[in-house]
Amino acid sequence: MNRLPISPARISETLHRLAYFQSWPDAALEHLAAGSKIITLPKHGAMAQKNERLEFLYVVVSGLIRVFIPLPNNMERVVSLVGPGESLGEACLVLDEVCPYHAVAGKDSHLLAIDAMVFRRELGKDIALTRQALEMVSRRFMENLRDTEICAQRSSVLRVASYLLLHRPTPEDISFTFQLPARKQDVAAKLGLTQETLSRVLGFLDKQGLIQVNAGKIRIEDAPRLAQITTMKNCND
Amino acid sequence: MNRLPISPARISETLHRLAYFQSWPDAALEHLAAGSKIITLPKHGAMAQKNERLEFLYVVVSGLIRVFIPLPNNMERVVSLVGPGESLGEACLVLDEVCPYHAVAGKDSHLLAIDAMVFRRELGKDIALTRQALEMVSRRFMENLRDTEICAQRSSVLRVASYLLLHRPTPEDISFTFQLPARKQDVAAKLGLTQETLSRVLGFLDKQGLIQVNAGKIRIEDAPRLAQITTMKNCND
DNA sequence: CGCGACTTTGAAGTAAATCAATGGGCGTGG
DNA sequence: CCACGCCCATTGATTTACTTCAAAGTCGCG
Repeated sequence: MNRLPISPARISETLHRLAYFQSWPDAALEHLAAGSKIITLPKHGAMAQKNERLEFLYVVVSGLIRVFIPLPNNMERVVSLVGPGESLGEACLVLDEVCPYHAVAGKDSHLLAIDAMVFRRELGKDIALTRQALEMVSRRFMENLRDTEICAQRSSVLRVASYLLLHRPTPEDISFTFQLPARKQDVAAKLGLTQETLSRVLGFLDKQGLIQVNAGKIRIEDAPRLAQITTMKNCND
Repeated sequence: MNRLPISPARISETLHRLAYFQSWPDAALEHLAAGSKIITLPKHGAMAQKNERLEFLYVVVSGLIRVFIPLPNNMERVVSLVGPGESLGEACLVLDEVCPYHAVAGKDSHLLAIDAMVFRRELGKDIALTRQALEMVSRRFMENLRDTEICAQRSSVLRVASYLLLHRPTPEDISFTFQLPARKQDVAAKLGLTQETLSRVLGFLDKQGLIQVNAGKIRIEDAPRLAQITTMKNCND
């Protein structure tokens, strides 16, 4: 974990820029800045270890953090892929429990690390901040539930289709494009699949004319029809 | 949904008795009581529907609520089994999103239902309550993550072993007993398995002398050795 | 241009789902 | 008190979808 000697002014500036802190009073931001630092993480650099106590609340400034649970046969189950502006660790810090997952950089990343003590102190002082934390954790909880729903699908086609449809901007869009947030490998791990299976399913859906795959860019051609598949079994050949 | 005409005094009494409300100020409890009712739910009675807006925060007084996500081929993925003293719906109400799961009574149950509006209003007035809600949602989030970890295990034996070990009172106990919180069917659904598979795995672990199964009561004989299995592959025969 | 990281494709093996039938426990009612 | 029916759990035989292992193919980048 590389702690660069970044100027305090830079930290304060970053704090003010991030959407995460928009609703925080200036006084709180000053306190935060005092107990914060900017961390530079190279690709594959570790941010947090499972079962270790978290020292900081993290906000991703740039890059991508892969949050995952290690499995036997050294595979991993990706829990979330955290991008710029998103945060990490609230629930852990609030309960003062050990970290339930590993977190490593998926690409070169910059993180704002806010001292746990300072975070907790500011939280106790302002109901709006507690409220915001409550909303963040709630949101993460709901996302988790959606992921659970996806992974509970029995067939790989169903899982991928559900995942793709999760990114539909509005229920009215019949087609749309979106960018995979990480390597296919990691997306697969998020869906509880192997990369091979994901590749095959994507290929299958492509052949059906339901989607078009260009590297990490996927165009869903016919969302309603894709949603149909969600309710079918046996979608092979 | 059966709303019995229970006396307001009974409601107030219940509110004061539940651990959930111990840290709430009396004034807040009075407001809550005014906006609350006690709901009696027969076995299999529906408490909440997926994708419908939640009108209440629920606290289970007695009985058991099965929270689950419906799957194609009318199976279900149990998300949690909510018993007396536990609550349901905070995250949903905080974000004002539609309910992400179905909830039905696993046995005849009594619930305290607190009006969503009243709950939200009281939350805004008192930082301690917001803080408590934050802790509850955080706790649920962490539990979810543990469930995710269990379901991510590739083999059924690993999943069941992980689940059993989750109930170890302390890491020092080499053996302990615990009661399944629901029908094996529902426990299986919580582990992402069929009842048949759970039955087979339990039988297998029993034959290995690692556990003893008597209906819903399970005695783990040798937790460390069971934990060993967690790190192995291929545990059949 | 060539190397490394990532992805795709193929062939084979396996664990869990599925289907089907039996067995046990418990409450209800005769 | 026994008998019936219901619900839940178990057990067995079969199927199938996913993983696994292996190898070739892309892509981007120095």
